[in-house]
Parts: sequence; structure tokens; C-alpha cells
Amino acid sequence: MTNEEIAHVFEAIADLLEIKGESIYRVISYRRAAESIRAQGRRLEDLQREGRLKEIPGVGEAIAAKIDELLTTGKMDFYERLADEVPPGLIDVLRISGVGPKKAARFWKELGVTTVPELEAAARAGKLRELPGMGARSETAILESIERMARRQEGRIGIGIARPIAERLAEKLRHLPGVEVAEPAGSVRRWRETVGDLDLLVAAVSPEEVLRSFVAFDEVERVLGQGDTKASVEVVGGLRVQLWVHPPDRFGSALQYATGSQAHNVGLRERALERGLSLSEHGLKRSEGGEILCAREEDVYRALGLPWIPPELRENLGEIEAADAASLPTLVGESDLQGDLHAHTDWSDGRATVEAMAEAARELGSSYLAITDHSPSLGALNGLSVARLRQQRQEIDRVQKRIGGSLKLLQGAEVEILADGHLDYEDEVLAELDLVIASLHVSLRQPQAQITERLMGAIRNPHVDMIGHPTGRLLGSRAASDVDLESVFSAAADHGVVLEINAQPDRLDLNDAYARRAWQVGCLLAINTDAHRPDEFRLRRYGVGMARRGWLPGLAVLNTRSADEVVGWLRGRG
DNA sequence: GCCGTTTTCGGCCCGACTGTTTTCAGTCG
Repeated sequence: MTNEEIAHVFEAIADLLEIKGESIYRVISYRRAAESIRAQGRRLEDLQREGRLKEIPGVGEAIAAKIDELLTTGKMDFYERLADEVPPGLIDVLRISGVGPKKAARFWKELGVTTVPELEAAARAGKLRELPGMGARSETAILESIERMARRQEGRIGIGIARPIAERLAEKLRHLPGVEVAEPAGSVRRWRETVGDLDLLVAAVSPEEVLRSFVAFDEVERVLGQGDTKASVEVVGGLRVQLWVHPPDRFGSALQYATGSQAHNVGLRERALERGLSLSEHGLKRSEGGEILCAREEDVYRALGLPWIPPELRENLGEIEAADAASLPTLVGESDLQGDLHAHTDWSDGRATVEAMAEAARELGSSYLAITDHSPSLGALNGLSVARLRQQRQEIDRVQKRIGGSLKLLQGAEVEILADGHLDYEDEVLAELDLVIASLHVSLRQPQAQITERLMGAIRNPHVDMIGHPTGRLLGSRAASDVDLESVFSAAADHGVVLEINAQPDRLDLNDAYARRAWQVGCLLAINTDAHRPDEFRLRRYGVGMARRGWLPGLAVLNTRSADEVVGWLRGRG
């Protein structure tokens, strides 16, 4: 059972308990545990074996016992009894915007509604408006919300799509009269791998004007709500966008608030209370009266006795404590990257020549680039035979001469780890290469022991320098392979093999939690674009986002080193 | 249900918006 699956069960428990009318704090406890489980870079079954489940923040006696039962028996008595009591179909009813636990419970108890289709039928029959506190408008709103939900397939969209939309909208907002600052906030600013909606923040003196212009943007398909200081709209594709407008002298607290995460904000507010302060998006209030205005985010953190915390860390996963202890890491930044160690050309499945890729890398300021095309077993991807691999070396040398010394070209390969664990080139061929990445593209659903051993075998091969996209997941379409990453990390650390953070937005593999864990146990990482076209080198920022979310300093990332250092490092490995 | 320089019990974040209301509950972020 994966951490994700276990977290999902606890979220379902939280929803059902909330509908049942249980103490909200008990509900919050289950939600917090679920979030915390998701953020673990380790499998719960490993932690269970070591008796360390209770070390997970938000997991105490009761929840640890429930995880234990789930892992041991595959079931949980408490959850099953709860599901008998409260129909689980109501969890989907909660997803309808405008419906929370109170209304869901009322629909269930007073109308016998247990699923979304049943709720839709009841609404069409005009039964909802008969309930106290409900009217015809609520009924219509619920029907519209159900329709929207049906139209929109995916709940969350990838950062690779969301981030550019957010940046474009922010740019449009900046051009409106009276707008001093416009910034994306929310999970997009924290570089989460997927986002549920976009949050945008504007500093302006007259909010009405900005909000009026915003809801009239071409992209806006419908206005979901609009008040004096904020508006919520749906843009093309069903993506929800919220805009907050705040006065410039309160922009810092507003940006801090809108950036979240919710868990981080709760942590800060608790800290504020300890200091006789009350924190909101408007600033800080002193309990004895008086207010602290925060024009900049730094002002908020300073008032709480903390250094500014980078948005990528704001998940309440130890960053507040680390800030308090002045031990926040100096995170790797995009400008720290000096080269890219994973890219394809038209020799295999890339779309551009070696030369075009080299030029593009150089334009982006890289001082080295490893060309790493596929190996022959990947026929569909035009993998290189040994003969073609050697020809490619000539071509790389030719391009190197032509472009001169400002960009060092390396010849590598992304070598397939075959289903039986063998590598796709013989050792003598691997020895000719400057850099060897070993990756899995086939037989990704092998049982854990088998697929883990494939990776371990590759790591033990002295010619292998790096493991590419270690889990093989594709966001939204393919789950991670069942790899025992803890063993892989430990072997990689022992053999000095680098683990990739693949920056393709649908991969982001390793993810934040695993990257953090890998660095913690002594692995070196690399942020690679796996570019197949010249413009894809720009995707590196998504890899950097993941690395920063994984608390990585520049030191943890091989390609923050200079060309000479990387070449020296590779030679040193033989 | 968790947690602890207010510690083993009693706390547990804050405000806007909406729709239904004559003062507020529910939802949302």
C-alpha cells in the first residue's frame, strides 16, 4: 500500500467524520496526518518496520495504530464501520462548490441523498429549496456547480500549464491603471507539482476598478463571485482564478496569506498568538490594541521573530522551526545551474540537431551540456546502435570545434536498464562515454523486488554515473513504479551515483519529498531538463522548483558546479 | 485526535463572500 493510498483513506475518514458532525479538531487531525504522510520521503511500511510511525508529525497513538492495521491487514475496521454509518458517496457531494459538511448532512438526513446524481435529481425536483436556510438561488448554484464539475475532468492541473497562465495574467494585471504590483501566489508560487486553482495578488489603491477590469479579461469565461476586495472567475478550460486586491501598505501580509500553504499559515498564526499578536491577510494586530502594517512579506516574518521563508518551503514541514533556529537552507536557484546533463537530439527521439541544442543551451547561459540519446533497445525512440553512437561522437567533436570553448559538450547516453536488469550497452562501450545515465522505460510494472534490483544492478555498475527519472511516474497518467527507493538511495549514496530530478513538468521525478530524503541520506542530485527540443531547456525552472521544495542547497546539485569541476568529477569516477 | 518554555488536560487561525437572513450560518481559501 502506497503512502498516497493511505493518505487518501485518512482524507476520506476526515470527510466522513465532518459530515457526521464530529469535532472539527478531530477532523483536522486526520487531514493533517494525511498531508504529513504525503510529504514523507519514505514508505510508511519501512517506518512501520522500524517502529517510527509516531515520528511523523500529526501522527499519534491512534492514527499510528490505524496505519499499522492498514499496512498489516489491508483494511481498517474503524474506516469500514464509519463507511457503514455515513455513505461514502457523500464525499463526492462535498466536492461540489458551495456544499460543505453541514449541507451534505442535511441533504442526506432530510432528503435521503447519498450521491451526486441523487443530489442533482433532488435539485431538479426543486426539493433543496424547501430546506431551511436554502432557497431557489442555492439550488441553481448547486446545479451549475455539478455541471461545471462534470465538464472539468481533472481536479488539478500541472505546474507546467498553470505557471505560464498565472504569469500571463499577472502581466496583464500589471498593465492596468493603478496597479502597483501583481504577483501569482498560492501553490503556483510555492511551485507545487499540481495546482487546484490560481491565486493572484494585486497591490492597488482602488480595488473596484481593478476587479472590474479583471472580470472583463478575454480569458474569463464566467464570474463565480465578486466582492469589494476579491473576485473569483473561471477561465478557458475550467481553471479557477482568484484575485485579491489589497492596499500597497498591506501587500506583504496579503501576499504571505495568499501564498499559503494553509498549514504554514496556521503555524504562523499560532506563533503570532504566542506573541500576543493576531495575524491575518491585513497585517498583525496587537492584543493590547494597535496594528503592524506589512508592506513586504519580510515584515510579517520579522514581526514574528523569523527570517523570511522561501515560498517553496511553506508547507509546515519544519520550515518554521528551522527559521526559528536560523537553520534554513540556502536553496538552490535557477541561476546556480551551470549546465544540463540530460538532453536528446535528432540522433534518437529529439527534434533538433546536436548543434541546435548546443546553441540553445549556450544562449541560456549554460557552460556545459551532455548529449544523452537513447540506447538501441528503444527502437521506437530511434535508440543508437554502437556504430551510430561512435559516429555521433565525431559529430559532437565537430560541433564542439565550431562553437568554441564557451560551452563544453559531453557525450553521454541514456542507457536503458533492460527488463532482465542488463544494461543496453556493453561495459566497453559505456567506458567510451563521458557520462552514463541509466533509466527505466520498459517493464515498469514489475514487482518491487525485481524492479528495485534492476536499479541496484545499474547503480553497482562502475560506469553508471546517474539514474534518470528514478520512479518513472508521469503526472496524471502513470503511477510511479513500485521501487524501494530507500534501498536505491542508500546504494546510490554508497556508490556515488547521482539521482536525477527530471524537470519535465509531467515527470518532476524525483519529487520534492524524495529529493529531500535522498539528500538527507547522502545522495548527490542533478537537475536535468531531458530536453528534446531547444526550447525545453527553459523547463529547468520546474526542476529547480522541485529541488527547492525538497530543501536542497546548491551543494546538493551536481550541475551547480562548473564545467571543469563536473568533468573532473566524472573522470574521478572513471 | 494531536500536542506540550501556558505539558498529560484543554486548547487547537482568520476574515470575506454568499444567500438567506433582520443578525447569521455555512463555505471557502
